[in-house]
Amino acid sequence: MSEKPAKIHKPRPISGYPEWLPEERMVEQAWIDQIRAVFEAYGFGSIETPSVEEIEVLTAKGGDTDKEIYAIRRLHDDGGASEGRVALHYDLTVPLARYVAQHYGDLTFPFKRYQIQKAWRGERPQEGRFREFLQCDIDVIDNDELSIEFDAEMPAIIFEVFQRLDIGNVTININNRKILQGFYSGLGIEDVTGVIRIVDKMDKIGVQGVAKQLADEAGLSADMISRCLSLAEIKTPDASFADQVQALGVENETLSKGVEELSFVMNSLGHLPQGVIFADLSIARGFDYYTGTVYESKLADYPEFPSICSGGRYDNLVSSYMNKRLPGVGISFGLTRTFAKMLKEGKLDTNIKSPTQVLVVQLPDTDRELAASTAQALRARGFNVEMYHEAAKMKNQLRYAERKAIPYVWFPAVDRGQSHEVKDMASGEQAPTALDTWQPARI
RNA sequence: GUGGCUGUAGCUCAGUUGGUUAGAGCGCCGCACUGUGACUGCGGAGGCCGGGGGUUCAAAUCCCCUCAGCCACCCCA
Repeated sequence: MSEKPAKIHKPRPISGYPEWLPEERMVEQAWIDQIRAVFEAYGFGSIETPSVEEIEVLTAKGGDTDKEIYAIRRLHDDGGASEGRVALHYDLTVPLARYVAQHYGDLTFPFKRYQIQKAWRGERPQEGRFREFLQCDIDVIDNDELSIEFDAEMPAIIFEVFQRLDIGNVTININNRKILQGFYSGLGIEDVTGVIRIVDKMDKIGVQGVAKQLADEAGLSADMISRCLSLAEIKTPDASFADQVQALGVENETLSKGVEELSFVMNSLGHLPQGVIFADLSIARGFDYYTGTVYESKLADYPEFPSICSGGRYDNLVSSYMNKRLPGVGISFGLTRTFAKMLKEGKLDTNIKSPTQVLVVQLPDTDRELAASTAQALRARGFNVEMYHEAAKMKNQLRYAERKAIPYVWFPAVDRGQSHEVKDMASGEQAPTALDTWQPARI
């Protein structure tokens, strides 16, 4: 009777493009709600930019991110000028820069915005690395000068997010690119970014490995290496790093400026709990366009796991799109990366399989209107309610509720004068109740 | 993009020195049970053995290619 389809295309997971079960997605949405609430509590407003940008916009900053950008074209490319003109955005900072340049006249500065959207990168996926992932960004942009206050506010906001998400202990490490820039310049090192890249691997390949690469790849002298490592090993929970930098005896104007800025940030964060915030002069993560403060956050329980939240200050990002100086500072929480890790480690409660709080059953030999009107009355009281879709065996209706972890099952009153009954699925207890007064113990 | 490892039911995996019609557990559907779930019993559906080619009387098994996934590098949320 039923013919077999000619060909079955077996679905396979596409590496790097995660998707969640309903019970997992419910937790993810709760995360998004929490994050949004924190961002708005600090006065950040939401914007959403298109998934695509012009390729020229995405690559205006240069760098070698080009090869990880996904270009968009139609399957049947007609070769017209409009084809291949746009690509999926790689992060949310570049779209923000373009957005500010485009809407400059309509924005009030300092412009504070948050953006919770997907980003796409053509990397080889592995644990903690996806090709499509959700980022939660906050940035502040101002005209000409941007107050250092904002550099200090970012970690405080992010810490609040971490607390609300209940993802275990987290450390937020802070550095300032000016310290690295100034220190290395003061030592007479020319390839500053090259050295930064190597030193940044400290936690991965260790002191020995960094020393070796500095000698082999950057061609530094033993004395230079020793001083670079001394700087990189500085890590303090407060502003005391400054004295340690001083003791290394390198004089440089940029270095002094960096120390001053980082000191301000550290002193401003003194109210946060011990063991969360560190001035860590080895970290330099993130994009090349960072010019001052840089942030990196790690899950304390999983030191091997990559940074879950990083960002920094950039002095001239918008300059690629308009002839103005608009410095900014921002930070980006990698929601997908963090969420996937928590899921894998079994740290998330994914028992609830649907938003339904009450299942109204259909009793045999009764009008379905009875169940429908009962469900509607409960919805009017604000509960999430579904009516079972047929007058099936009670066993099946209850089993459905059990499998979806619906906490309550409602038995409508069949006749006038008879009472409604509600069953608590966890305890198995069933008791008479009334439509307009019922109060669940849980929910 | 470079290198290494792995592909058998929806999932986790067996499958002998190549040898009839490829198995198990879990999950799914049905029944025992036409007003009450989790346990139990019985029954059922579900496989181009990732794909293509080669060797052989014979391939899930051996060889080649390819695709996909995982891990490391690179880079980064």
